[in-house]
Amino acid sequence: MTERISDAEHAVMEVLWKRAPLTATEVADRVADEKDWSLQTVKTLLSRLAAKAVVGTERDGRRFLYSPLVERDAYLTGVSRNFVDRLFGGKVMPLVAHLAEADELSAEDIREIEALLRELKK
Amino acid sequence: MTERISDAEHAVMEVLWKRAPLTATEVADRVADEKDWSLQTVKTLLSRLAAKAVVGTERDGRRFLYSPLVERDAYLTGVSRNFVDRLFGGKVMPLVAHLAEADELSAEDIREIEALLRELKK
DNA sequence: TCGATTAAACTACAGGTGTAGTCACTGACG
DNA sequence: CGTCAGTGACTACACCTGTAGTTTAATCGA
Repeated sequence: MTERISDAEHAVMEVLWKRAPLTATEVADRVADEKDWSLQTVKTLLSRLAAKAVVGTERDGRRFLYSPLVERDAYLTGVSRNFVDRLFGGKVMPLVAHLAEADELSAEDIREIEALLRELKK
Repeated sequence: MTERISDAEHAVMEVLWKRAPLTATEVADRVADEKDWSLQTVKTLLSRLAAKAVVGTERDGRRFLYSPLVERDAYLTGVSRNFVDRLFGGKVMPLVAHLAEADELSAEDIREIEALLRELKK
């Protein structure tokens, strides 16, 4: 029962997944590359994530250090699963077929995926 | 700029994509297989979809007949694109890799996808 | 020691979402 | 003709989200 992470929260998580622990200010600085948010906004998002126990806090003097409690991999698996379930009846093939048909797959993409699948069969 | 369709709205759309036009009551009946919603809830969702011009209405005496104005395919392409962009940096390979690693792909799935890719290269 | 800085905590607020309830109208039925 | 069942319109309402502003408490530098 993974807690729901909103889009804005996700941007914060990406930062923490890259490097942790970080203070709120550090997170805000790094998030600033992507999003034009105020420090307060980032702090609010961190609090919400902490409330949901998606990030953990550790006191460091008068500040907090934030770290992810959920692994990126586990999170991605959860949302991917959910996505494929809801939109493609749980089957990955229709998703790939769909992207292919919509010309969203380059020849390069196709080669990469084939190589990956060959690996998997070993 | 496809209008945003929420989860609940999506369930209604699936019904209409399967068969249309339908009256609100017919939609509610079919949705009931999946979701335990009251007729009013379904009507609200239909109204919201109509307000967003995602479904069209056609008067039929004192009722409306609802039909999708957005094609399922176009919608799926949009959300898939968005999903892959946000979570996998726009590359499909990492998504497939991820599902594979998480053991979400059966040998059968892999065979199917390979066959599909072979087709695509022709 | 005292003011300036900085951090977290608390508060705000509009728009979207899930999930209905209620109202008013209209056509059908007895 | 009066009543009722079905229909769309309008209203409700709590919770989530995006995006902060304000308050308070601690700390650091002069």
